[in-house]
Amino acid sequence: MVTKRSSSGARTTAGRAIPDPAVALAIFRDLFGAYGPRHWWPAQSDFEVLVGAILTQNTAWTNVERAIANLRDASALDPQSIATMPRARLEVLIRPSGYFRQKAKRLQQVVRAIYSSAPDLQQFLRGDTEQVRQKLLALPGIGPETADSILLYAGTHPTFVVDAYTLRLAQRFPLPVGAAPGRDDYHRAKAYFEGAIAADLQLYREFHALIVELGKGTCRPKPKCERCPLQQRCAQKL
DNA sequence: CTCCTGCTAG
DNA sequence: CTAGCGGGAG
Repeated sequence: MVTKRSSSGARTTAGRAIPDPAVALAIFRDLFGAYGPRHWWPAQSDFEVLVGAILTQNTAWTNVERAIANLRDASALDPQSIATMPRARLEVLIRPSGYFRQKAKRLQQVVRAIYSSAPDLQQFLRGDTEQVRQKLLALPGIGPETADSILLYAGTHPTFVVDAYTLRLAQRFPLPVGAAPGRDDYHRAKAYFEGAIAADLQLYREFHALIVELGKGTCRPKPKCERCPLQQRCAQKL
């Protein structure tokens, strides 16, 4: 049996090459040990996950919370209200989440499309993961990350979510997902993690949440390596 | 000033 | 490929 050695594979002190997939698992263990279970996604319903997934695009979560609180306070955090309320009113309610004109329009389009083709969100999300993913990607304003977030947290599809934090982590480590930022980085990173870690709903949910925790406070654009739980393993080590 | 759990139109 | 979207926090 031949052991393949990757150029980016880490090594033990004995000099044996660690297969790249093992790195992903080690990252998970270290993050889980440091941060514990995150219990993501913070939402009270699958519909709230859907709304949050759209509102949080390139937006800090604290701002999304304000927008969702506004919707809840207005008793408008439901498909019927979102779909039928005047566009201008929705814009006012979700304004704190930014991009409010785009997001108000897309939110209504998405909710109308989903609930006109299915009786509820769970029905819409039922079926083969890849096929449901394509249905989501066909909706306006829903790209790869948003689609995967909805599949994983609103649905029960064990699909790996890649976000800006994941790509930053992958580049700093480095993981074999493509050196420079590029167009299909998303799919390469997704394929790497899904190949490294057997599909498991709770594990995938936790992993993404842990990466977000790392990315928000520690693995930032200007990294704070001194407080990073992965610093022994990472190539960055500033 | 930069950054935030992106996506789309041009 | 880039520009545009946008308010809130540090």
